[in-house]
Amino acid sequence: MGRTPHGQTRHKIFKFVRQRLRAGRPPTVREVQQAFGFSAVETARSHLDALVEQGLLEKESGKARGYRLPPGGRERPLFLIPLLGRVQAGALTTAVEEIEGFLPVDVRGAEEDLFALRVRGESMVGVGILPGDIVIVRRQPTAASGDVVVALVDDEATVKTLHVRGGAVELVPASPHFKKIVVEPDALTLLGKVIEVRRVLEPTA
Amino acid sequence: MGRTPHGQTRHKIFKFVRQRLRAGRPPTVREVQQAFGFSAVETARSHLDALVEQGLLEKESGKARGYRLPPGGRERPLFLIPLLGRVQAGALTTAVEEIEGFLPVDVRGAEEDLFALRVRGESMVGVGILPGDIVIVRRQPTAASGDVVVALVDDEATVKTLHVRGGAVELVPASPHFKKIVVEPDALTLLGKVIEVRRVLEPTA
DNA sequence: AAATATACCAGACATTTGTCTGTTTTGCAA
DNA sequence: TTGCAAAACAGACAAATGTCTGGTATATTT
Repeated sequence: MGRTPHGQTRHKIFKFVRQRLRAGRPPTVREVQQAFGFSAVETARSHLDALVEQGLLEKESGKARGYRLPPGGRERPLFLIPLLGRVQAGALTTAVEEIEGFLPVDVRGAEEDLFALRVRGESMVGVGILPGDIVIVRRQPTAASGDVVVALVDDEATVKTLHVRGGAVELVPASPHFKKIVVEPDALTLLGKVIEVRRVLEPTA
Repeated sequence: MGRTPHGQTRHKIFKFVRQRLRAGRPPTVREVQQAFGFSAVETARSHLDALVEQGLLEKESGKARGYRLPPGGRERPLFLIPLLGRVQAGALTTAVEEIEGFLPVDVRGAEEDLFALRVRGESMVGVGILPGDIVIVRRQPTAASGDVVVALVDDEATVKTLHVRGGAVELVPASPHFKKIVVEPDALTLLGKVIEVRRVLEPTA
């Protein structure tokens, strides 16, 4: 077969392998061979080897599908957590609620402890949490004073700042149009702590 | 060795394999064997087979590292976009700027067109964009009136709302303590449009 | 308690996969 | 034009990997 100018095929191979790696489907050397129509496995292998020499790929020698992208923030574990449409009273289980979709979130703690909700009111605009924002919540039964939390009030999930005052617990809004809610600690149903807020200004295509 | 109750090990194996698959590192049967301390490869293989029967995994028979997650929304393409620490005047290229890290973002348009910046001032608190927030920006040389944009002003990146008035362009703050900036359209260096805002209330562990 | 189903073990073997050696051909620089 | 480097070919072999058969032990159900 004809020869390509120096480096051209290699660059194409890099893009092919990168795409496969990002898709979570590491290729074998023979799959690279076939993808590019080479007669010899060794052609593919030597290109891959050169990419390793160039530092564009790393490899686990002798292991099947052993090439990978170098660590550099381009390959990292992620959680996909559910965006819940509606939270019912009672124990939170993702099997029960209505799942609108999933959000990619950096790994932290246990995936099953994370969920997301849409903010529905204006009670927290004072701290930059607007209606329509998405809050990412970690399930926990308690939280610290000052934490932004999601709690159940009248069977409705609400986002507020938690204040612990003496024997009582307050769910404090960040807007003058809303009143704080005082709850007995053992009557409080705390769904979790807000760990991230996201606002999408332009929907995904 | 002792036996676990029915389904318990299998569930753990599913979680292990899923985590590996999401990390783009499909395991071999022997890697599953080792991870769980089985003496026999067949133990791992039969659990994996059962997971396939249950529809929790799929597999390419006879292929190394052939197990994969079923298509179904739990596996989705994502972009990892750079969080830039500082933007210099001149053409934006990620090779030049200081990259602080990467953010996972749902696929939209071309990955190279997306970047993230930290908000540094309080000029946009009126619309819920606080200092320390991260804005995700799509590079574009123009934007519509009303869009939240990132522009270069005095060689400094700034987040403002774009207003187009007659022959002039205004960068409008959302706080009474800041003045709007009027720019000639051809003197405006628009870096892009803000498409998402994120606030991390609790850092990743 | 007995029967059944499931978890786990052991070993062997076929196939896939990586890798090496040796060679030819073509692009590029001197 | 010549020499060198890189692209590509060919073949063989070792090791990794998947898979199958046969078996024991424990959890669960009847």
